[in-house]
Amino acid sequence: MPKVGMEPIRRRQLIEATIESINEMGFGDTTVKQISARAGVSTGIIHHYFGGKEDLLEATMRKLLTDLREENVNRLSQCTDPKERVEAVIDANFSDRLFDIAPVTAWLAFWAQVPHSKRLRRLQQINKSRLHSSLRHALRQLVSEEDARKIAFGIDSIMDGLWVSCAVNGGTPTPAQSRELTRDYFYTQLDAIKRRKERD
Amino acid sequence: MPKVGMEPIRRRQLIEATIESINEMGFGDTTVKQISARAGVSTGIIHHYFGGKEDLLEATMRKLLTDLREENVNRLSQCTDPKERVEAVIDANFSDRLFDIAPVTAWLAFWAQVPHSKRLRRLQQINKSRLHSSLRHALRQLVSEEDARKIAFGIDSIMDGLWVSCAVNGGTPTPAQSRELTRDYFYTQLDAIKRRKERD
Amino acid sequence: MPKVGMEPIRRRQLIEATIESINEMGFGDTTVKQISARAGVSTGIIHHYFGGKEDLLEATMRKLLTDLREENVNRLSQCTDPKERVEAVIDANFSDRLFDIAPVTAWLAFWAQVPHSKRLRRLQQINKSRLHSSLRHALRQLVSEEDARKIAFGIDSIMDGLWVSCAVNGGTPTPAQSRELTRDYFYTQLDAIKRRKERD
Amino acid sequence: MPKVGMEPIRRRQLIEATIESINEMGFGDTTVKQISARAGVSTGIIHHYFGGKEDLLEATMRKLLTDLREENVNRLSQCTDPKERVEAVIDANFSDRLFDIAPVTAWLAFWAQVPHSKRLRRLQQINKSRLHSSLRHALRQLVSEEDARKIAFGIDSIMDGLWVSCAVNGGTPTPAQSRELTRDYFYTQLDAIKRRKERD
DNA sequence: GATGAATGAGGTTTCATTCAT
DNA sequence: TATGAATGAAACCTCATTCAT
Repeated sequence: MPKVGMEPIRRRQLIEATIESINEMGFGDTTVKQISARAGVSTGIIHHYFGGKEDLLEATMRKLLTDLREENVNRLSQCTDPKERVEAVIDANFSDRLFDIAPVTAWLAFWAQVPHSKRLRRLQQINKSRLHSSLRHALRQLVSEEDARKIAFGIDSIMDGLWVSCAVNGGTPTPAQSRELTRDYFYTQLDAIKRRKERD
Repeated sequence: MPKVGMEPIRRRQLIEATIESINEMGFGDTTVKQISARAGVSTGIIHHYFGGKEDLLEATMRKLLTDLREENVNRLSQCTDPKERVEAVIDANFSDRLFDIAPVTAWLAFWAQVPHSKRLRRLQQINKSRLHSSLRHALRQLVSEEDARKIAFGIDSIMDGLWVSCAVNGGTPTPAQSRELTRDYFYTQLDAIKRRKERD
Repeated sequence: MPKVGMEPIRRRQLIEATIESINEMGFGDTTVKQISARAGVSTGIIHHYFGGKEDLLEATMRKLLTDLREENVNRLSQCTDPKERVEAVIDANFSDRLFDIAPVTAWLAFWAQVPHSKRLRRLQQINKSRLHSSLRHALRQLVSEEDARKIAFGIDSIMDGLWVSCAVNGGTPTPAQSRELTRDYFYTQLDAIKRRKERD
Repeated sequence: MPKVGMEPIRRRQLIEATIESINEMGFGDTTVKQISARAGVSTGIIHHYFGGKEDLLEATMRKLLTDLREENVNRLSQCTDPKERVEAVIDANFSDRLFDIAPVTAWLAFWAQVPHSKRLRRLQQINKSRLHSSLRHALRQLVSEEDARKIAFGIDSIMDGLWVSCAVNGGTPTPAQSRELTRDYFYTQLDAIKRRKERD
């Protein structure tokens, strides 16, 4: 039943179906048939709207990335205090919407493709550099450039590790636990630096 | 030319070829043909020695796991001091041999399969619980049960995150940087706990 | 914006686009999408005006045939002398308009389909019998029935061969060279028959 | 049932099946399935032995070309007289084995692809230049360079035209009629040139 | 023990055609 | 009249697996 203005709707449907499929079936068993059946459309439509499977996968990763970016931007726009801003980034990465088994499992699948796909690598790099930049910018108001870089990298690593854990252990740890562990890292580091400075 | 006693040789060859292929081609493009060509044998040999592709993949993940286990056991056997033992675990996970782009990329690929393969999930869980057990055991001699659990989880998460980074960023950070960041986390946490205790 | 009286315009557009596409893309890559894009209309329009792809292809071959027919009729209407009439047929088949790479390539494509399409075969046969009839009729005034048939067949064969050459060699030989070779065949044959008759 | 040394057998089988399929089904309906069914093998085998459909098609055209070449070489090796050599070429092109509806229909199909395939074009050009060279070489011993070129081109064109006719008209004319018409062209031209020379 | 020819299911993609708008 | 979204059959191709040698 052909209609007009279906493009954005269909694209969203298909991307959602792709995330679901990667989560439930795995990246390797995510076929065009799987995706289209899940979206309730024919296989041909994927090529109509995306050109091919690879383009759909790229669009899917882009969607995950955009969601993450939005979550960060929204939360950052509501605070100016540096500590609050670092917390905002942490909260964004472990928001209930994003830190859910389906998107996180999809993330892990894409990470595993990154070493073998130029396009996915580019997306991943853009994401990484944005995240680091947000963190370093806020941290720079609290500590030295060098320390800011180190803490940003630490926060980032711990968050990546928790995402892996979420996917691999089927939803463990919870968003709250994850936020807590990361925040703890952040404040412990801050404290340690402060004390070190006092000693000098 | 048929030979006797080829089994362990062939199995090792094929597992090595599988890791190479996953690293260079990606998990999805790692076919039986790829692997056998790389090992310089026919495709049929894989079924002869492993029963099928899935069994070879499982054996390959088991190999990665065994290597990691060996590295840990070797280093742990040389020290008794709790702090040294925690450092030993960290050093094992970032040893130059294991924290290399090829095995780490293969690891990431397996992680991405874990949610969809019972057999791989079992291996992963065994590995995780061993690692946690080693860390908690050592930490328990330094801090409370609760803190030990937290720090063990923190160290594990940060290590996972660094492995992801290594695979995704093509070898960044270096083993030394990774060890440093993890050790720093460990000692900062220890310090924070000590000071908290003093305050009480 | 719907218009009235568009039928003949659209039909001509689509037929032209089909010839262009066959010439540039080949028969196999001449898809409904190709054709409609070239004509600047939607794909649906083809079924609206032609019923289907096959009907469009038949109409296209019919167009090529009609052009050839017109060229012949026009030139034949301007002469009554038998030799001139044979030359008129030759000139028609190698007129600059028809003996051009685009229509000739399309012709060759249709020839290749003729053995497998009843409808195209019918068109081809009509064309052939008209051509033979024109030639034999004129030749009959110059030579015996048997010789007329032979020369007509010879002229026809040589013309077909030159059309193949034009398509296959990308426009070689030129119309002038082709006319020359065919005329030469005609007059040489005529001469030979005359001398043979004189000898008897 | 795997065997050794099957390659040449399978390749021949598949090429034969391709020619049959083009003849019976047409180029467009000659699918991998068609061909493999006709050869009594699975579809996969085509990719095993030829890499892909296109390579099989190229190999098929090459086969047609090789057969033609062989026929020419065999006949030419048995005569030295220039006239006999020209006749040998004509006889080769209209031998009962080659001037048969199946290979000729396949030839026509390939001709139609030549304008759109670099690889087929190359094969076609090699074939053409060999044929011309054979003819011109023999003719050069009978007439001037210029006349040799013209007659060679004429013989070639008339032969091409007769091949088209054979495919398009389902086997008409017969090999004998075709040889006769071409030989007649040859000797009539020779005669005409001789008389022209005498007149001067 | 080892090979690689052979299979056939299943993957992605293309395409003529239909139809609501 | 005209569009282009949507379908689904069928095309080419890949690949794990089997098995005669």
